[in-house]
Amino acid sequence: MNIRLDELIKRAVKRAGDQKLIKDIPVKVELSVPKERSHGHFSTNLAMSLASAQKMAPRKLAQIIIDHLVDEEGILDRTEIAGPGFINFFVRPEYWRACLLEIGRQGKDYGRSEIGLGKTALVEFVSANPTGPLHVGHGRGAAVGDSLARILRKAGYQVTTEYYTNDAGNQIATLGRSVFLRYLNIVGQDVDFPENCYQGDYVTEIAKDMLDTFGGDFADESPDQPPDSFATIAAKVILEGIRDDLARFGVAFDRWFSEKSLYDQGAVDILIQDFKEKGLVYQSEEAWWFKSSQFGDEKDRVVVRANGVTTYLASDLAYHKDKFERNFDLVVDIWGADHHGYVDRMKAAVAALGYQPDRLKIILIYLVNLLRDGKQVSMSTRSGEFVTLKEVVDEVGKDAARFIFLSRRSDAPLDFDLEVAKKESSENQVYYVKYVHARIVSVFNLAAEREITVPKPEEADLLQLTLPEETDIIRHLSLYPECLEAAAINMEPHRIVFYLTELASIFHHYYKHHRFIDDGNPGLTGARLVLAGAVKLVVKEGLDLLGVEAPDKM
RNA sequence: GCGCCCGUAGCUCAGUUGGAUAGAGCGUCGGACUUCGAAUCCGCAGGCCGCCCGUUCGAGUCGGGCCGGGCGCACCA
Repeated sequence: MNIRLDELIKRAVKRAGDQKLIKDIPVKVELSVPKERSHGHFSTNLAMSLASAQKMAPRKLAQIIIDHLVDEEGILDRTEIAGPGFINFFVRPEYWRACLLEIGRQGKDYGRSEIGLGKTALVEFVSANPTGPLHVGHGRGAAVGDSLARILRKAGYQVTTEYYTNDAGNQIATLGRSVFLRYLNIVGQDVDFPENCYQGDYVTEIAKDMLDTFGGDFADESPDQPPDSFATIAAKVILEGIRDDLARFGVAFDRWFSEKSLYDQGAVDILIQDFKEKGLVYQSEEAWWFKSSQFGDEKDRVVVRANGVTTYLASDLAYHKDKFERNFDLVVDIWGADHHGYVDRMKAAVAALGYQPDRLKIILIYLVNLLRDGKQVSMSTRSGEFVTLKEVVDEVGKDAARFIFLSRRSDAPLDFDLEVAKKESSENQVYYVKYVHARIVSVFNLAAEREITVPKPEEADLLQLTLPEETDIIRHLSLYPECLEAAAINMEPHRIVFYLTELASIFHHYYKHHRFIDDGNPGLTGARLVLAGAVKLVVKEGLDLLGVEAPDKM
């Protein structure tokens, strides 16, 4: 929404260039919001950043730019050169009015951008093995992935979300064995339960289900030969549980992509054959190695083991080949940070497949430190002692969980205190933001009781909004589109969390000091209700991008 | 040992891609409800931005080197 101001500046630079006062080179105008009111509503460091290229003193350059500003729309009140060469802009009330009109005009589309217009994106996330329920760490990945998908959609991309199920390979076999051994235990066989099997209680639960289904049909089988059906059924049951947990968390996938299907359709074999023909793999010590080091990886990687069995990488290569063949302009993988050693080899794979590695964006999600009252909750997957996503969501609610998961950059560990997450106080920022929405709805309700209708923005006398607290709000609202763009480009949902928290802070401050409804002044009341409506819209839409509800009442 | 990530207020974290006097929340302390919701607001205190060099008009931000923490380094996934 600063577009007009930044266009104004660009045109001034162009004009000065035309007159040979400065070199005619394209510029990117960065507008910032000064911390100090005396530094104007907006500010740019353009003259300083251009100074060296233009071989001119920043302040002199700033003066030239100012001299060539043509403010046809009458937006500018005044400009000044400050400090080492900042240009500060003071805008007129008409500018703020235009901002509110724009928000009113665009409604829910306010903030939508065109950076992804005409492009498709695939966001793959969670993709936890169906060998046990999702834990909190998966929750963070789910929140980030889901929010990112929403953000990219807002940025114009046509987005598909996908969950890759590792329903083939060792871990599933181990799952089948784990369930089978528990089953044998229940039916009376005295068998050991090895450490490398899945220890969680859910395994025993599934074993009981198996008993219900099959009775004692397998009671006399050898523990070394788990029937295939144990693995398949167990994986299916667990996957259904995962799906339910995600649904409760507000996350739904467009597609569930099965690793097994890649094998069943021969995609893995075809890929390996293809790589053999292209000389991208070679045989050494009876195994087949992918020449990933030729594409930036630190060493080559095995795709077919000496025993003839393919590795996980082999199917992942086939999977990514499939992704790119589906012609996505942008392919986003969201992984747990413990897989970060895998990034180079996946990039190498994309390059080997003949695609630009840049089209694959890998986001690493660092671990979640679960706390209760500031003390760490011990977790260990192996021992089966872990807090599941479901338990967290049941305890603190979907919205608090999502908001907290998104409140920090992904590439750093996150502290998640269950007790804090439950508190409905300012310690817990999610309610601080939600409260804005509830408060505004409450104001609208009161207005309705008094038979005051919220005017359309173009029918309100918005020039009455002259308080600094009011222009602070509008200015922050005007920055929303930039925030969304930055969140989309950098793929950082946490930016929206901070944006909304800041908006909430500005709003609550205003709310405390001024009243929306002034019975003696319908014009001002109308203008303020329009302002409130704009805040309400942005809060609701912003929270929606996080997957958090904006309540009418709390 | 090598690679990736992170070191900013007592705690948890932002920092608009290199700009003005480094910000917010929590916590501590002190204030504000007869007016649209006090789940809120106002104020005080709190800093060698891990350390040292370098790059330039200018560095929390970029480069190099240390120190500290996390995570990886499989013919597991």
